[in-house]
Amino acid sequence: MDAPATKPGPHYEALLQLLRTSESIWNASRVFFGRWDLSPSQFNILNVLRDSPDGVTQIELSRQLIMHRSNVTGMIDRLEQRLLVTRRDNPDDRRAYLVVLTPAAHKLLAEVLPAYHGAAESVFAGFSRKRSQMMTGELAKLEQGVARFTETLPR
Amino acid sequence: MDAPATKPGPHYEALLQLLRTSESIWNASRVFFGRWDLSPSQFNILNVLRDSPDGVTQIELSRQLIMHRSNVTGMIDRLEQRLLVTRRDNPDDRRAYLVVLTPAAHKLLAEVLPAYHGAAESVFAGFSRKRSQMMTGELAKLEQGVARFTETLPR
DNA sequence: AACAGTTTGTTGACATATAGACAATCCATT
DNA sequence: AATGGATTGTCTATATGTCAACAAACTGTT
Repeated sequence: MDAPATKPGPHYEALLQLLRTSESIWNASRVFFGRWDLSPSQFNILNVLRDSPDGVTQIELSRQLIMHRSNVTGMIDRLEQRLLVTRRDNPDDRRAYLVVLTPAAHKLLAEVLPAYHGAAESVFAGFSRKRSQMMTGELAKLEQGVARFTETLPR
Repeated sequence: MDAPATKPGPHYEALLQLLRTSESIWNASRVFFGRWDLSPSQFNILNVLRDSPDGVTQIELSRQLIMHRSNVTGMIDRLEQRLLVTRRDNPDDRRAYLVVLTPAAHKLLAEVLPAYHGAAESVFAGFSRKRSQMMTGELAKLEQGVARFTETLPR
């Protein structure tokens, strides 16, 4: 018997395809960043810090990277051990640090970033700039849809 | 002087937006599946097993869900403890198990799946069916681009 | 100033993920 | 049948992620 339960439909298909695609990107990026002994998550942190020479608090990092506070602690611990970031005291708030990149990290990023941008170009071979812009817009709209849906979720 | 390094460009933007969107979907799904005390990864496993009444080997699961063998071991361990799956001996290969859903899992999925499909519809509110289909196509093409790129990666 | 409520970072417990090493088993060729 | 190479699942070590609880520090109100 095995009843058909429900018909998925094209929206559902798109959702699954999106998750599949992003996972394959993530996996590819793990291999890619491995050349510099970086994980994708580590790169993301460095990439955010790069735009903020004055430093960023850990809670702000957790917001921008959509991860829990407690995860940032460990990530920064390991990056600090590798001398890629420094925890600087925050004169305005003695609870919080200001995390900044070390010169070594700047040097590393100067090497990694162009390669990353180049990789993005290569992956999008066959897509026009306009098509990519369209896609960005659709995905942003979808993200809003997700946020709206999340609101409706109990608690 | 903080050189501009490289220009990101619309392809790079689209890549980042894709990762952001999929992460927000994943996080929303964690809350969503939490209603049934399931993690998204656990649901994915049950969902694959649902289509295979004869059972699936763990290596096959790892291939379909794009995760390492060793991760499947623990996932199945916990699902087995919760009486949602069973490791059945494989008469054709004494190395491998055939993992099958328990009746309890079938019952659970009968409840979860329609809700999940409904959630997908809700998230895609404002997207026409055709637009979703277009998106699926674009994402699939992008996934191929990623696969092509992965080939070029050293080791 | 004192209080209550919030925020920040850390910790501990745990789930999820990879990689490498290992034993058991399978498979192909001889 | 025997051998050698590949495959399957497990184990250990480690990274990444969540959540709840906690101390320290901040905030606003009185």
